[in-house]
Amino acid sequence: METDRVTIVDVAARAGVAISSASAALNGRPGVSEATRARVQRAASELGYVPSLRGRSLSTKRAFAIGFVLQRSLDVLESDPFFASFIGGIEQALSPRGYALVLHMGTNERDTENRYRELAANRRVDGVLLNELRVDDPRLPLMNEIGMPAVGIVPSAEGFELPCVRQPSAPGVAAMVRHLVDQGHTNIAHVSGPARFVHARERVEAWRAEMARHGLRADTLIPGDFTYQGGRAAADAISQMVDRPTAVVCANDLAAVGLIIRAQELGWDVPGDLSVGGYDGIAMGTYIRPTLSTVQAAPRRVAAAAANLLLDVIEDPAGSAGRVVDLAPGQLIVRHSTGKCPK
Amino acid sequence: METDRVTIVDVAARAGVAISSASAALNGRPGVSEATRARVQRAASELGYVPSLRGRSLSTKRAFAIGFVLQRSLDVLESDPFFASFIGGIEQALSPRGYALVLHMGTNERDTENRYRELAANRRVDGVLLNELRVDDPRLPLMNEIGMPAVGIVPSAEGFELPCVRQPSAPGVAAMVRHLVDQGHTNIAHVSGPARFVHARERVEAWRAEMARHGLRADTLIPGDFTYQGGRAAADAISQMVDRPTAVVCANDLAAVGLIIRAQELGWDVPGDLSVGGYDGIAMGTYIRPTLSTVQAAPRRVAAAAANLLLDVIEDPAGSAGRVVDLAPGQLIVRHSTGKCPK
DNA sequence: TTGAAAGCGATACCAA
DNA sequence: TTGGTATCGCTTTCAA
Repeated sequence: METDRVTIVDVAARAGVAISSASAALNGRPGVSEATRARVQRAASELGYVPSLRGRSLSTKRAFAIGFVLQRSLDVLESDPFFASFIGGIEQALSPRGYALVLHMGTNERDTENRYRELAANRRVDGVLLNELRVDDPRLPLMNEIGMPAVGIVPSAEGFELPCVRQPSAPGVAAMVRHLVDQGHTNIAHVSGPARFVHARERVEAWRAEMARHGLRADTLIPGDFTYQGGRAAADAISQMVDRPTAVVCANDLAAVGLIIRAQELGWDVPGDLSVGGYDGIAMGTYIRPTLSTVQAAPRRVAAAAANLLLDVIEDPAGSAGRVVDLAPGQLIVRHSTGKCPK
Repeated sequence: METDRVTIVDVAARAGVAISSASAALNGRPGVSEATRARVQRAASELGYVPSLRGRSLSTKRAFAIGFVLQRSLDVLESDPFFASFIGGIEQALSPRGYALVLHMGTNERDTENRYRELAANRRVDGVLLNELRVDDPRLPLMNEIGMPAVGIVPSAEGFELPCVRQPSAPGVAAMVRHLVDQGHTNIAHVSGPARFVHARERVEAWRAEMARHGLRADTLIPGDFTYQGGRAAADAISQMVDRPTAVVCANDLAAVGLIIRAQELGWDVPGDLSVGGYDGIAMGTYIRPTLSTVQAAPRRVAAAAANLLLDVIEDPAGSAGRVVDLAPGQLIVRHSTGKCPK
C-alpha cells in the first residue's frame, strides 16, 4: 500500500556516491566538492527525494516537533476564542523552520500534567510551551526533572527559572483603572481569575496598585474564573452588594461579556449604571452591545515569539539558557462599555 | 544533557532474555511464556521503561500521529469558535489510543494544500482529517496519489470516495425554514457560504428545497463567506433591497451574529423587523441579544467520530475502505432572534 | 519458547 | 574529498 519511498540510498546510488556523501551534500555540510554536491542534489530532485523524518529523528534524537497542551474544561472549550489565534502564532513560527506542532488537550490540571509527562516520556517532541502558569506550577520541576526544553509564557519573569516570553498585563490593567478614574469612578471592583494562576494574581495586584496610586480603596475583589459564567456570577454578586461599585475591571474579556449580559438582564444600563472593562481584546468584544472596552493583548505575537524562542533553546540549549524575550504590553482600547460615573 | 534513556536492550538484559522476546512480551504478542512475560514486564517497570516512539516509528513505518490542517485567514482566526471544540473532539479519540495530533494551519487554500503535501511527503502522520471540503477538492486526488489514509467530514457522502463521517446539515436548515414559515414568514432569504464549499451548497439546496415544499419562492440568495463581516455585509445588502425579506437563514452562526449586529445598527428590530437564524450552535449565540436561534451541530462529536474512523482506517486499511459513519443531524434551537412575521 | 540478526532511513565518525 | 560502517531503538523474520 505504502509506495516504496525514495531513500537516501537511492539518491546516493543515482549520484554514484556514498550515502555519507549524499547526506553531507544534502544537508549543506562541508567536506563535499561542489561537483559532488550538485550531482547529489540533481539526483535527489530527479527522484523526488524527501528525507524521512523518522530516520532522521532516530539518528539525531530529535523529533522536529514541539508540544503544547491546552487546558480547558469541556464546557468552556466551545466559547474560548483564545485558542485559534494562539495556535496560529505558533504555526507562524514553526512552519518556516520545518517544525510541527503536536497539540494535546487536558480537561483538568492533573490531566494536563499527564499529557506533558507523556510528551516527555516518549520524546514525541523536542520541547514544550508552557502557558497559564500556576503558582508553584508542577510542570516546572517536571520539565527540569526530565530535561525537556521548555519556554514559559509569563506576565513577569520574576522567580521564573526557565527561558520565557514575557508580556506584562499590569500596564494594561493599570491603564484601564486610570481610564475609569478619569471618568470619575472611585468604587472600582475587580473580577479576578483563580488565584492559583500567576497572571490572575498579577492583574489583581495591578488593579490594587493603581487604585492605591489614586488614593482609592480596592476592597471589592470578586473572585472569578475567566469564564462567561463566572462573569454572570460576578454581576449577581454585585447586585447583592450594599455599596455597589460603579465600574468593574475584569481579568479577561469572556468574563466581562458575561458580566455585561447578566447586568443587562438585571436591568442595569452599561455603562450608564455600571462601566465594565475587559482584558484580551477578543473579537467578540466588538460584537456585543455596548462594545467592550478592553486591553488588546496579542496572543498571536506572543505565541510566535514563544515558539521561536523554544526553537532557539532546542537548537542551542547553552546559548539561550535563561533568555527572556520581552513583548510590548497590551494597549487600552476604549469602546462603549465604559463611561462616566453615574454618581 | 539528554538523560540516557532506558531502552528495550536494558529491559531485555535485566530480564535476562533476548530483545526480541522482550519486544514480544511487552507488546502482548504470542509466543512468549507467561513466566518470561512477567519477568520482562517487571524489569520494564523497575527500570521505568518507556518505548521510544522514534525507534518504533522507524521500524513500523508508522508515526502514531494524525494530521489536521485548519484553514483560516489570519483575520478570521481570532473570532472563530469552531476550532477549540473540534480539536477537543479529536483529542478525545486520539489520546486513549496512543496517537497524537499534529496540527498545521493554512491561511489560504494553496497554503493549506501545501501543508497537506508536506505532511504526506515526510510521513509525519499516518493519516489526515479533511474538513470543509470544496467541490472538486484537490486534496482528494492528492491523498489518493500519495496513498495517505484520509477521512472526510462531509454533509453527504454522495460521490465521495473516501471513508467519511457524515453529518447532514439539510435537516437542520429545513427545520429552521419550517420554523420561520410557521411564524408566518414567506420571504425568507439565505446568506450562504462560498459556493465552492460542499457544505455551503448543501445548505443552499436545503433552503431552496424547503421553501419549495411550502410553495414559496427562494429567490433571495445573498452570497456570504461564513464570517462576521460577511454577515454585516448581508445586512447592508438587505437594506438595499426593494422587496426586503422578513427573515434570513444564515449558513452559520458567525455570519448570523454579524447580520444581527449590523441590522441593529441600521435601526431594525430583531426579530421584530427581521428574523435571523444561524447554524452551528456556537456559545456566542447565547451571549448576544437577542439570543440566536440556530441549529446545534456537534463539532466535538463529529471530530471524535472522524478521528476514530481514521484510526480504524489506518490500523485496518482494507477492512474499513469505504466506510461511512453517520451522525445525527443538528437540532433546531429556537431562541430569540426569530419571531413572528411583522406584516 | 527463545535468541540471533536483518532491517527501517537517516547521521556521523573514521579511514582511505 | 570520499566511502565504509557503526549507530539510533525498535519490530520482525527465521533458526535453533
